[in-house]
Order: sequence, then structure tokens, then C-alpha cells
Amino acid sequence: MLSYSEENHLKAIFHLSLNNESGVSTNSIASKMNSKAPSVTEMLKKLSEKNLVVYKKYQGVLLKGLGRKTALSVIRKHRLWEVFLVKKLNFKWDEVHDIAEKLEHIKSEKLINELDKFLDYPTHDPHGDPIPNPAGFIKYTAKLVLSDLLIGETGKFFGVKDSSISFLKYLDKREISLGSNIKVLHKEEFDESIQIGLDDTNLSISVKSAANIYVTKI
Amino acid sequence: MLSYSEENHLKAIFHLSLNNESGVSTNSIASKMNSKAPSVTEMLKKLSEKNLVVYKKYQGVLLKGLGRKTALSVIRKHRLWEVFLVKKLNFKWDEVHDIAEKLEHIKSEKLINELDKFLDYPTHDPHGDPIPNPAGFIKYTAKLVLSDLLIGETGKFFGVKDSSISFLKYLDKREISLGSNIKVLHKEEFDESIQIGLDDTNLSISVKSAANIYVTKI
DNA sequence: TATATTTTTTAGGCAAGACTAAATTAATTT
DNA sequence: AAATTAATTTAGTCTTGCCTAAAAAATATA
Ligand SMILES: [Mn+2]
Ligand SMILES: [Mn+2]
Ligand SMILES: [Mn+2]
Ligand SMILES: [Mn+2]
Repeated sequence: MLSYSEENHLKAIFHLSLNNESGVSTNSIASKMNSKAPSVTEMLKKLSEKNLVVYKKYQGVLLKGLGRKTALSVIRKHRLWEVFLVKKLNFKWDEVHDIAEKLEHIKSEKLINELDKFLDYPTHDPHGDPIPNPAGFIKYTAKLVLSDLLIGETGKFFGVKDSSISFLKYLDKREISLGSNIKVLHKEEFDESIQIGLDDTNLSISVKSAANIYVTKI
Repeated sequence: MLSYSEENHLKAIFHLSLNNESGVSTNSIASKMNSKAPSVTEMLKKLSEKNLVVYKKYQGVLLKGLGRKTALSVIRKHRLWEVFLVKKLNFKWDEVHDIAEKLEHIKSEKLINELDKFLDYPTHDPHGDPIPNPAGFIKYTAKLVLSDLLIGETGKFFGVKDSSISFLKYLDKREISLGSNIKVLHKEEFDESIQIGLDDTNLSISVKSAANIYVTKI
């Protein structure tokens, strides 16, 4: 049975390896986990010992079969609990992450599969991230970002890249919510701000914001 | 913020103090927690330092205001989660305890109060134990046990004293479930077994079983 | 009441998971 | 190709939570 810390390290490695197929660095893990490099090194040795990762000194780390499967199982739990909190317990999408960080470590096949059923097999969490299936298969959507759209194009908002509380609250305030159709009306040359049309209202957002809004072109 | 172990010790002290108002012994805590006396002694010092318990060497321990409140809050979470598992996720009453042992330590006022609301403010857990309210008030029912009833009397089954998996499964097999009306038909002198009537069926159970079935006389 | 037994505490140790400071290796610059 | 800088690992330490064995205190018994 893996410890919370072991599971969290596997999860961090999984997320980081999506942008870095060649090997995840010690420092990047430490920074993602708000810990320090020596703590990570020690953990990598242990995970390697347990055959969950491939790790060679100074070379970075990658997940092996069971390590990857474990990471995906933790992510599955995390996201299903987030759905539960939002759909059943009236949480806002900016309130669920920290609680899901704890819930994701409760190990019970029956618990998570019954929860999945109870929620009617959701495919995405409240931030638009896909939920791995019980076998650890995860279905990604091609990641286009609002700032990639050209003037005149419209995208459907399906997820956030940055899911920090401040960004989520910012989107709430502007009533930009998952599923909205967003049309790019104009791009300001001066400050790169983007004019968008949302239902019947128009508003202006920064490139930085636009770069954190995943859309599918429609 | 208290650790899981601190919360578990407070909970153990609370449960033991119900039968022992003068002070809970180190050994009784160790035995309830499947740990050893020196571990308990150490924890009692810490809890005492934090002003959660009254502890004097060799004299046993009792909860103080905040210690008691914390214990009740953990018990509230435990029992609400058990209700959730049975009522919403199709768990049997013998399958919920271990998972609730983990869930009870997740600290979020909003989480537990929304869960309470979602479950429609249940008053008892799946084993018939009362759920403390948010303020830590707990409503006990006078505890009469089936073996206390005289021949001819009928009791309504409202809880189990022993909630071990084996006893719960035993009751399931015999279809003795919470809410049933149980009539004492006969007490066998030879082996002290008790004949009971349940709906339209009669069956025989041991005194030991009968002594673990809480009833209210009707 | 003195002795034996039981209970509890103290002493000392171990493992997990974190840290800082120092050493080592790798990568980048001059 | 050195020299400098950056990244990583090693060494050593700390805290929490557990343990066993030994000592001390309380309780029971003769
Ligand atoms: Mn999250
Ligand atoms: Mn986590
Ligand atoms: Mn329970
Ligand atoms: Mn517990």
C-alpha cells in the first residue's frame, strides 16, 4: 500500500511528464509539490526501488507501468470527487481542489466505482479535465486556447489551463463558464487585449487570460 | 490543526469515557487503538500540553472542552459518511466502517455541513448510533438490550452494540434488520438460547447475540 | 503489612518524510 | 577548454508516531 506522499509524487511526475517526455527533473517535481529537491531525490530512490519509476541519478525520472497506473487512479479519484463536490454538495469550482487532494488518497475500489456510478459516469471534472476510466485510460481533447483563435472565429469553452482560485473567480465574475461559446471580435494591438462576444454581451480580456481558456473551434 | 493520530486518540478516549466517567486508562486506549501503552502515554502528554485533555500520571485521562468537541466532530463526520456510503453508494452496513475511518479526518466545515444537508439531516448512522449535531450535541436513546426483555415482550431493533463485521453479517443472514419488531417467544433453560418472532417467522438466537441487539420496548 | 502482580511510565530506538548545508555532477559561458 | 553557474545528490538533522525493554508506581494478595 502506497503512502500519500508516494502517491502525490507519482501524480506530480505524471502531470510533468506530459510536457517533458524525455524525463522529469527533480527540481520541477519539488517546485510542483512545494517541497525541496533533496526530499524528491529520496522519494525517487524509493519509488525506483519499488519499480514504479525509471530513475537514474542526474537523468530525470519517468513512470513505469504500475507507477503510471497508480498516478491515473489517483487522478481519477481526484476528479470524480471534484465532480461530486460541485454537482451534489453545492461547491463552486474554485473550492474543490484542496478537499479532493485529501479524498483522492482513500483507497477502495468499490468506493470509487460506486461514486462513478452515482455521478452517472462523468467524463470531465469541473475544470474541464478528463476523468480516466477504471482501467487508467484517459481521453484528451486537442488543446486549442482562446488566444489561438483568429478574429471572427468562435470557440466553445471546455476547460481551463490555469485552475488557480483567482483565475476561476475571475471567470465567474465575468460569467465566462464551461460550455459558453466565445467569439473573438477584435484584438487590440496596443495591449494585446482581446474583445470577445459571449451570448449577447461583449467584453475585453487580457491575452494572459485568453491563453488559459481551452476551446474547441466551432 | 490536529493530526489523524491525535484525532483518533481523542475519539477513543471519548468512547471509553462513556463507560468510565472517572478516567480512562492508558491500557484501555492502547487496546482500543491496537497500539501499545507507551505510544498512548506519549500521546496523552501531547494532548495534555495542547489542553485537550486532563491527564495526570497514573491517574487516567479525561477530555476537556475542546478535546470533547473535537472528538464529537470526528464522530459526526464518521457517522455521516457511513450514512452516505449506505444510502447513496450501495454499501452494506458491514462494509462502511474502515472507509469512514479515513473520511472522518477530512477537515472542512462546508463539506460536512453540505453532506449533512444532502443526506437530509440523518439522526442515526447505519448501525443505529446517533449523529452529533454541528454543535457537538448528541442525543442518546436509553439502552435496553434484547436479552433484557421478558417472555412475551416485543422490542423494536434500533441499533447494535457490537458492530463487528461478523455480527452484522450474521444479522443480515437471519434478516434481522434495523427497525424490525422482535418478540421474545421463549427462553431455553438449557443453553439460554432465545426464541424470537420476527414478522411471520420464528428463529432461535444465542444470549450473546441478544445481548448485542439494542431495542426499545413497544 | 509485606510481598507479588499489574499497570503505567521512562529510556532508548527505528522508520517515514521532511529540511539545510555541503559536495558532486552537469550544463553553460567565456 | 577552462571556468563559472546551475542542478542534483549526499550528509546530517529534526519531528511524528510508533515500538521493545526496563524501571517505577499502584494495586492486589497472602
Ligand atoms: Mn483539482
Ligand atoms: Mn494529493
Ligand atoms: Mn463506524
Ligand atoms: Mn479514525
